[in-house]
Amino acid sequence: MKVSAKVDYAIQALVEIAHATDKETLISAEEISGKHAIPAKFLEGILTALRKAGIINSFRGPSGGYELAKLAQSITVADVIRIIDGPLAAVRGFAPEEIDYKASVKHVSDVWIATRVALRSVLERVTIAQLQSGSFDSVITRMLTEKDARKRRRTF
Amino acid sequence: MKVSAKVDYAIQALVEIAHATDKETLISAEEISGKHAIPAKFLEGILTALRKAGIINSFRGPSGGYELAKLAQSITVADVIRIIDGPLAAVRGFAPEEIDYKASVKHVSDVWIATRVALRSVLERVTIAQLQSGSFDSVITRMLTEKDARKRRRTF
DNA sequence: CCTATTTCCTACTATACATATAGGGAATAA
DNA sequence: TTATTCCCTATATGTATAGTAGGAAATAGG
Repeated sequence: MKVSAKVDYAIQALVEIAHATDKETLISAEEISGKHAIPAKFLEGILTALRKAGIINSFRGPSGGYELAKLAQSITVADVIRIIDGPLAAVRGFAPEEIDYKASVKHVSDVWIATRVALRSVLERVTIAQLQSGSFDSVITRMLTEKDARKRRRTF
Repeated sequence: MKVSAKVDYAIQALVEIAHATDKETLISAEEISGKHAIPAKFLEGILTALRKAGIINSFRGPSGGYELAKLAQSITVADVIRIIDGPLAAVRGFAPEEIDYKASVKHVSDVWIATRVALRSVLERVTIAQLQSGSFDSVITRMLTEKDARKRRRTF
């Protein structure tokens, strides 16, 4: 269950683009790349994917750059993951309900279904606008203030 | 955010071993492998990891095989994932709180923290015993009966 | 028109990880 | 003694991840 570098970079880039769009300016890939230590050419590829998906606009030439194509509050983290990495949750490359378990282990699918529900409940709820401001809704806030939310578990 | 074949196989194997242990018998790797279409030698490696972690016992020779080393209700899906694949949630290979985001995107870490909380809330709660019986607690049951729990979203 | 800037496009590489497979050694029950 | 079963090391193969390289196309400003 890991978040790829690509997705993490895409989210950071979008938050940065959102800031620029608020100021009614464009921001270049190079500026984002330099500011957040993201490999320049790697970032280019990510931004191309986001543009093709229609969530940012791009303009070439001097004073060119990127802007959001939609409102920051209408872009969720789940949208970005699906654009960049595909489905939120996959088991052996399949959707949870596509796997046919034998009778004796048939309930195993339920834990993967529940996992997907849990992921959606966070990732479809958090928007780029919330990541800009840091003001999340009550569901997320409650999660973040849970006792060990910011502590690692032992690795076994 | 994907569940590896290894983890899925490990969970199935454990549920099957739990059934055998209930009947006070051992079950061989070959029997599990055959019944659930898991590559035999691949499964062996998985079972070795589970044994080294102390959640199953093994016995060699004819009538040898595996049994649970702990109660099925004390083994969680999170335990198995951590044994087989490492940490539940990693961002670019790091724990969420290990990444230092620049000021303008500092809240990004919160969405990964919340994601980890969400994953824990399912994976540390579901046990092998529950996967055997299919009787989950109210939290999981509620998730499984949510409107679109078993439906895929469009892939964007 | 010229130039510098910036996105756009195609291709390539390097490494790690996931998913296995092969072959035989060690223990053990009958 | 033999068949069975786990145990251990090594190898293979494909895919995904993360990144690089080079240049073409658009465009703003002088």
